[in-house]
Amino acid sequence: MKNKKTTIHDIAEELDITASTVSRALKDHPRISDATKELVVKTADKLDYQPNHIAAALRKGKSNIIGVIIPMADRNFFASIIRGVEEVVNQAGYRVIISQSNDSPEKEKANIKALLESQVDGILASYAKETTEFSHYEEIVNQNVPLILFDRLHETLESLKVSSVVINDYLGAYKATEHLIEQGYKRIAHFSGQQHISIYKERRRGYEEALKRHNIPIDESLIVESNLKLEAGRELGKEVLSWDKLPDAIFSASDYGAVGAMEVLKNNGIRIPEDIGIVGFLNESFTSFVEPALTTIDQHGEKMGQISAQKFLDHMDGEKNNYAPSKTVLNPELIVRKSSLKEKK
Amino acid sequence: MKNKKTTIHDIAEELDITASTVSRALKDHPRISDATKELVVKTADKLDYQPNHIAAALRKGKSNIIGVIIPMADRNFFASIIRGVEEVVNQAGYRVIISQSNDSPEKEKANIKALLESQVDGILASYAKETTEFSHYEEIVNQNVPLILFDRLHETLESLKVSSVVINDYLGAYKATEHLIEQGYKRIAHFSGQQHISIYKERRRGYEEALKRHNIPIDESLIVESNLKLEAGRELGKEVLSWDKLPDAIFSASDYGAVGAMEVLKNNGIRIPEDIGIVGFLNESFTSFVEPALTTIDQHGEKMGQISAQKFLDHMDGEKNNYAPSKTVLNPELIVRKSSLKEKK
DNA sequence: TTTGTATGTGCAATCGATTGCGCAATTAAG
DNA sequence: CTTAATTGCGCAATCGATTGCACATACAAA
Repeated sequence: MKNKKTTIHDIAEELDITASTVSRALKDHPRISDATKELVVKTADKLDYQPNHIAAALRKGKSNIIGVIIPMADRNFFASIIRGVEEVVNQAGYRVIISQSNDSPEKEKANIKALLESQVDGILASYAKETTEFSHYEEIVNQNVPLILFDRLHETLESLKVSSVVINDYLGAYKATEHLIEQGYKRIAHFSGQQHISIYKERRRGYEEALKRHNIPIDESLIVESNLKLEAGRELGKEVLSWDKLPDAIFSASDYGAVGAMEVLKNNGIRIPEDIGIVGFLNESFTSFVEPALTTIDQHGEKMGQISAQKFLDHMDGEKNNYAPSKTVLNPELIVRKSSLKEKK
Repeated sequence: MKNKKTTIHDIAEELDITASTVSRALKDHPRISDATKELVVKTADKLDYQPNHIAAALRKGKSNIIGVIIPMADRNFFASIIRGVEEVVNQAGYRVIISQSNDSPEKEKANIKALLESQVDGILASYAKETTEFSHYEEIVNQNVPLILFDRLHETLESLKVSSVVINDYLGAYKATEHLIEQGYKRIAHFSGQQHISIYKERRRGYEEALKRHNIPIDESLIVESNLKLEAGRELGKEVLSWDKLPDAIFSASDYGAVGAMEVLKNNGIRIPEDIGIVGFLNESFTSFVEPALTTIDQHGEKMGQISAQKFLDHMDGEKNNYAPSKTVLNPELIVRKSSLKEKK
């Protein structure tokens, strides 16, 4: 019922030439006459020829596929990254394979293995939170497969000398905190994340530095650590309420934590931003809808994806000559909304 | 500097046997002695052997890769679907290539072509809104590549006799509307989407049917059509305010439209749910955060992805014997939140 | 001992496209 | 009218793994 797929050999036979010539004609090789090219193209069309990328990939040792490893796809930020990556690499003829680690080191390891076996031409990755041992990443580098890291970075990974794209978490936190200070808040609490993850460490550093610069003493009791999920935010909200003296502002290292706390605080009669100002981090889509709209830090996910992809392409171009890994640090953007506007104009 | 990758031939040479035997040993072929198998595995390990899927794919005519086409990755619902698909097919040894159409028929066409050329073993797709001509989908079927449609369906596509997974939009809308009626709302407006897209047509039908069943006359002037984006919702909010007589409830076929309108209404002193009750559709993550939290319809994206993936696997299994395409209709779930709770307990 | 059935491997073709090298034929240069 | 350069195309190997078929040895049944 289904006739076999047509190959360059079928075209060759039809025209009484060889497959080599067909192959060259289709690729517009200069040593093939225009007449032949035209004939080949026409016949290919007639026979519904469809190139088999797998065969080409095998022969050329290049699959034109790249792998992207993210913790999870249904998180706005990572989804935006995928979008950005796709836009750029598709243009250059690459396809994208997505793998999710779910923040599990085992899945991450398995994913990398599978991608490598699939002969991907490169891997863009954001490592799983729980990963502490990075030999599977070394393996990528050892196999000479371009590796680009985005969003999350780790000392061990940095020593791999690969390109990376991250945002300046320190600066984002600094901007956020400074904004609160400028709005007249003084007793600013900080919802922080696990300190072994650099982004959270950096955000905390930015927070502390902003306080220092403005001569506000750092009060350790105002800094609390959690996984920063929505539920954790609610817990923290309750915790804050139990404090002897309430803070007059909160800078949360994640929007979820901020929104969770906001909910609890509001339910307990605390007015935002009058009583307590709140700033989040991530610019999740919902932050503009919550009441009051949440001031936050935008990470430019799509752009991060685009730049990561571009670095990969540069790597491929520079292969022959030389390619020096580079680290790009994006500047996050403070998005001011109602939740932190104490001063009324 | 980089030693060539090791192949089964290298292993064969090392052990003075042939590549055939190595290949079989690695696949645990029954005709290979345990002794040899052990030797092969050990040597493979020693030489850091890594199978080349591309070579296997070429020979076997099976890439173990499937393509997923979605309108856009940075939409919560589609991201969830990807997550669900991945979970299921990874288990079965497949990888997933994502392509986004951005709702453009041209990109969709190009994506399908590229996926086919990549020799994917199957394609799961949600077609682009603007697509009106479906020959590229027919092409998939003609090439005997399993095609599973999810979320969006179209008459022409249904005639292709492929499997599909959709939600019962009619029922979702019916539930939403009935819920409003039960809450005591009587003058219920409907924010509808483009009627040539079946999901919007179905939602409207559900809305109308619920009214009928409850003996509420359908008032065409209460039904407005838009693209249902956030901005459109704001516009509609304004439009509603200009009506002679305000509705006492709104059922929006999309959360964005609902939230946009809610914002405008609130800003104009309208109380929700006291003055106007609102129900959305999609259960976007932000709906639980907005003030008041939005009652909406959940579409079970992850489950939809899982089922689609399972259908694909079934298709592959049934290939030899027989495979009958099936259509699964998921029942959406009404998530009741504050925005529609007129009755106070 | 003879015939028969497992058991363990090797041979060689194959999947489809690519590419270095070689050889004619055509054209340009001297 | 040679010699040299250019143009156009075919030959055959190659990428790495898979697999139908053949073949030899071993062991069992008769």
